[in-house]
Amino acid sequence: MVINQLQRELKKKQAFQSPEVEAILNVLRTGDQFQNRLGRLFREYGLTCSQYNVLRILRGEGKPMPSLEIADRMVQVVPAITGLIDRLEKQELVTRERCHKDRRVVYVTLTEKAVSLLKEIEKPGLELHEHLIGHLTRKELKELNRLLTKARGSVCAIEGAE
Amino acid sequence: MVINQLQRELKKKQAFQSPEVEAILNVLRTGDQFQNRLGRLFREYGLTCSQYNVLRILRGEGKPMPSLEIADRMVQVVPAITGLIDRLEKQELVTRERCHKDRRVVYVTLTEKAVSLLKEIEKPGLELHEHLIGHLTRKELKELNRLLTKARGSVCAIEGAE
DNA sequence: CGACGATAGATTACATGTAAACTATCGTCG
DNA sequence: CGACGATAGTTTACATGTAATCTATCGTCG
Repeated sequence: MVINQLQRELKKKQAFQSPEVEAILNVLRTGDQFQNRLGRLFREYGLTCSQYNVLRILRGEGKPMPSLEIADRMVQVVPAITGLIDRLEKQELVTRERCHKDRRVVYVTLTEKAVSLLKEIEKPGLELHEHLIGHLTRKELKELNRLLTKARGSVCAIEGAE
Repeated sequence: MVINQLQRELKKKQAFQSPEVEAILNVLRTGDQFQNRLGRLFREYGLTCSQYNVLRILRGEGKPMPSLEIADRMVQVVPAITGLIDRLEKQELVTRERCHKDRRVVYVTLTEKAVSLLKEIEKPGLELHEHLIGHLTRKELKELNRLLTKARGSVCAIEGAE
């Protein structure tokens, strides 16, 4: 059995317990490294990955959204969303407004400042994404997307949602 | 342009900015979901993902290791390792001992309790990994590993340069 | 109308990641 | 020996994730 790259990176002496374990560790490690690298870019603009994610979701929707609707579209679950939006509000990147019809709902809106910030990040962001994974061919990217989507199928089956 | 699965999951209305962005989001999302699911299993045994990771590294090495050597083999970086090991020590899963020769170094050792705990987790752990990704064929797993390793290449290239 | 379950968020408690600054040692070199 | 840079950990500060619990509203049904 040849020592592969992942084993080398983890300085692991034994083989992985199973090909499944290896693949999952590989996904986790790759995800973490991408996240770290992206996080470093966003930090230059005073944002964290999650904060950027919230702003991106709001821009994509193009209109105010309830907090939980935003949370729904992120990887993480509910409770963190309050604090996340608190900090974005403090940075004057979003505003909150309670819905008149249903006073339980809080609408979150992008500010002009956030729109410009997003525009500023767009180009370096695209470039970084390209730098990170652009050395894969179109065909490889497509296959990677297919395999990951298929892999995630099992989680969805458990969760029901997400 | 057909709406794909990832777009559906994120309830995204527009297409992704580029195939590269899509692939990276796909990696991040898949990694997070796996981590969440694994975290839930470990929590049943009183552990978090990172804590389990530390124990697994120690078991793999088979002998006491310096803190930073452990940190090196994990996804995350240095500072968190102290707190992580603090909590493992409090749970009596590891012990710390300062090296006599080089008093800067702290050796971390697995306890018997940790060894049994790991043994207890092994079977359900393997089953979960299999459940999560076992529906991919061997060939698909192999290709996924190849693509992820190739994708990660760019990150290493950046890191090394900086 | 008024109780009750469901829904939208907020709050709290704790473990984790990330960065930056600090402490204790070690090695080395003059 | 003694200063100095490098190394191993620790500490601190803050943003995140995760779970559990709480509060304010809503809708509905008797």
